[in-house]
Amino acid sequence: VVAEVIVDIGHSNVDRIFEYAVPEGMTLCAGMHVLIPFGGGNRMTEGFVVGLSETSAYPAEKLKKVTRVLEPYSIFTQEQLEIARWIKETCHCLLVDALRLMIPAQMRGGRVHEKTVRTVTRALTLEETREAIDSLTTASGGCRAPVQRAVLEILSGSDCPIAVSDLNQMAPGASGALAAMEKKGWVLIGDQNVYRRPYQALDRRQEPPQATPAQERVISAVTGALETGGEFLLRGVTGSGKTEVYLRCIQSCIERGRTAIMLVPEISLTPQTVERFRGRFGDRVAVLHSRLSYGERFDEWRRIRMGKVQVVVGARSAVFAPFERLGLIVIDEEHEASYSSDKTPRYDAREVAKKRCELCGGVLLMGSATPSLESYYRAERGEYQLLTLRERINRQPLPAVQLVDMRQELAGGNRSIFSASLYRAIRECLHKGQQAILFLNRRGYSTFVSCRGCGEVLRCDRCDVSLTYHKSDGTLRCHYCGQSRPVPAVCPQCGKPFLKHFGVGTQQVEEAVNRYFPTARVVRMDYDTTQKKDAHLTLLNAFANREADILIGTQMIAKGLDFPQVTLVGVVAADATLHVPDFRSAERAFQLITQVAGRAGRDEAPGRVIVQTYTPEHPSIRFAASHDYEGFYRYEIGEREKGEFPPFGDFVRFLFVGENDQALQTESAAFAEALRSLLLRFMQERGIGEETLIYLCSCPAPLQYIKGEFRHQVLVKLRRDKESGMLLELMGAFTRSWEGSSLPVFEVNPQNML
DNA sequence: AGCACGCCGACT
DNA sequence: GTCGGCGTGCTC
Repeated sequence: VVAEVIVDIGHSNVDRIFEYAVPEGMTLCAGMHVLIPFGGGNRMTEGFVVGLSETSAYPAEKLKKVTRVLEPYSIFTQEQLEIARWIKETCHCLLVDALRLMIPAQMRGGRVHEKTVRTVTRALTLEETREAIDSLTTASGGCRAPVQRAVLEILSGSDCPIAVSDLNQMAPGASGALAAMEKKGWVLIGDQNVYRRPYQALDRRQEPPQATPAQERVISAVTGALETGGEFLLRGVTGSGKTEVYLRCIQSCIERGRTAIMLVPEISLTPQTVERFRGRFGDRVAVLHSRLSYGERFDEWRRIRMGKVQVVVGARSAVFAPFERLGLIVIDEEHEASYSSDKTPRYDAREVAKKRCELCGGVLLMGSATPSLESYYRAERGEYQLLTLRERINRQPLPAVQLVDMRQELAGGNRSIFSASLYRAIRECLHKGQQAILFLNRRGYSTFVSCRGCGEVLRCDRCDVSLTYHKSDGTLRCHYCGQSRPVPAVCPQCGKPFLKHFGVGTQQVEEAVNRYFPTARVVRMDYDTTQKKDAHLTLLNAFANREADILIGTQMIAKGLDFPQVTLVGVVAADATLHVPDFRSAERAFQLITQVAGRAGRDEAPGRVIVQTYTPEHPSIRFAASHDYEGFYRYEIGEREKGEFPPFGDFVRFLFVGENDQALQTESAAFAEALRSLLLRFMQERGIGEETLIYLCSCPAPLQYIKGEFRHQVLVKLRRDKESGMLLELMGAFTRSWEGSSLPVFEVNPQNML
C-alpha cells in the first residue's frame, strides 16, 4: 500500500502527488496529516494524505516511508478532499492552497496547541472513600489532614474529573495535598483538553417566536427538501423575518441528525447574531470568523471535526467547516461581495456551498432582500427554486421613501448638506423622541481639497487618487494607502492661499448635526471610529440603549441592524456609490439604498426614508425608492445583456503591478499577445467561433497607481455559451499550457474591477 | 520552496 | 591553481 501525499509547500513545482510507503504497524487514512522525508539530505516536510493506492508507478525500492502521523485522526473529510480538488480546477490554484483553506493555520508547522487543565478523579469506590475519610478522622471527631479530607468529601459527590483550579476554589490548598493522595492511590491526576470558546457569556436560552404563515410556507418548502436535496433562493423584504426562517430550517435539519452551516457576511457577525444562535442552539453551535484568537479558532474547528457541535455560524471560510452528514447550508445576505475571496484561491463561498450540497445531498438556502443579479437570473431560469417573503413580519408597511432633488434645493438657495425636507424630518423625529440613521458612503470630512486659484486638486503622491480631509486631526489622508499629512497653508502648485474643501464626508455630517440640532446625541460609525477593539459593539450598544438619538455612518450601518426605535433614515448623498467605473455599480447602489432604507420603521411606529440625490431619475434610485426589486432586476438584466456583462458574458482580468510603468506596459502588452494566440488556438481546437472572444486588451487599471506602484491589466471578455463550462475549460487549458515566466494572477468576473 | 549539481571570474 | 557567483532541475 502506498500513500498519495501532497506536500505542504506552496509551489507549482511540487503541486502533485508524491508516493510514500506506509511502514509496518502504521494505520493511515485519506485526509491524514503526516510528516515525510522530502528532498535531499534528511529534510522533513509536512504533507497531506489525499489517497491510498495498492499499486505505484514509482519504483518500490525508491519509495521513502511516511515518518509519522501528526494527528490521530483525518484532518480532512472525504468530502473536503473532493471539494479541494474541485477548487483547484475551478479557481486554477494549487491543490495545497485549496487544502490549506480547510484547516486552521495552527495545524501546520507543528504549532498545534491544545489547552489542557490538570484534573483530579476519584480512584476509590464510594465505600472506600468513606473509609478513607474515617481514617483521617480522630476518635474525638477532630481531623488529621483537613485538606485531604475536604478533597475526599468533594470527590465523593461525583466520579467525573474535576479541574484542580476549581477544586482549589472549593478547598483552599487542595493542590498541595494531591500529590500525597495520589501516592496513597486515592485519586488519579490527569490532563484534560479544554475547548476555548468565544462568547461564553452568551449562552442564554431564548424562546422562539411564533412563525407567520408566510414564514411557515418557506420553512416547509426548505425542510421538505432535506431528504432529497435542493437549492433555494429566498427573496424576503427587509424586516420579513428571514433569520427566523433560517433558524427553523437549521433546527429541523439537526433534528434529523444532520449538520448545518450558516454563512453571514463578516460585518454581520456581530455578537447580536451569535447571541441569537447561541440562544436557540446553546452548546451545539460553533462560531468561526477572522477575529477569533488562534486558540479559539483551532478549538472551534476541533469541536466541529469531533462532532461535538451540529451548527456552525461563520463568515466566508466557514463554508469549509469539517462536518460529516452535512444537511443544510444557509447563506444570509447572499448578494454580499464578501462571499467571494479577495486572495488566492479566489473562491466564491456561494459556489463552494452549492458544490458541497451537491456532493452530500444537502439543501442550499440563500437569502437576501436584494439578491445578486446573477443568482436571481439563475432562479428565474429554474436553477434555484425561488421563495419569497413579501411582507414585513408585523405586517408593517415598508417605509415611505421620499426623493429630494438636490439640484432644486441648491437652486432654491439651500447650500447646506440637509435639504429642507430632511432637516424638518430630523427635527420632528427628535421631537417625538424617536431615533434616526443618517447614511453617507464616504468617510472623512470632505472628499477632496482643491485650489480655487489654479484648480489643482491635492493628490496622494503614492496613489492616483485625491486626498480626503479629516478635520479631527487636521490631516489629509489617502484612503487607499492610509498615508496622512498636514493640510498645507498654501496651494503647492501656485502658492496662493485659496485651498477649499469640496464634497461631504461623515465627519461633516456629524458637524452639521451638532450645529443644527445641538441637543441631539450623536454616534458616528465609520472606518475611523471603529478601529479600537470592540468599538463596533460599543457604538452599536450605545445607540441600541438609546444613549444616542442619531446614528451617522458609512455602509457598515446599512444592513442587518435591527433598531426598533428608528423611524427615520436619511441618505445624505445617494450618488456617492453610483458613478464608480464598474459594471456592478448600479446594482450596488440599488442594494445599498434598499438595505439602508430597510432600517426604518421595523417596529410599531411607521418608518420614513429621505433620499437626497442629484440624479433622482437614475434607475438604481428610482426602483429603490419604490421598493421595486423586480423592476430594478428587469432594467439591469437588460443592461447586462446589451453590454454582454455577467451573466451573459465573462471577464477575466490579469493584473500587473510594479514600480516601473514602462516595463509593466511592455510586459502586459506582450502577455496580451501571447494570451490572444493561445486562446484563439484553444478555441479553434474546441470548435468555438472567434466571435466568442469579444475583446482582449492591455490597458491601465482604473486605479493606475496605488501605494507607489503602477497597475496595468489585461482584460478579456468572452461571450458565455449555453453549457457554462467553456470559460473554465479555456482557462484551465491556458494555465496548464503556460510556460516561461510565472503565471500572472488573474480573476474571473472580479467583484471589484478597480 | 529548498537544495544540490554545475559551469565561468577574482583571489589566498 | 581554488573559492564562489547563482542558473537549471529534482524532490516519491
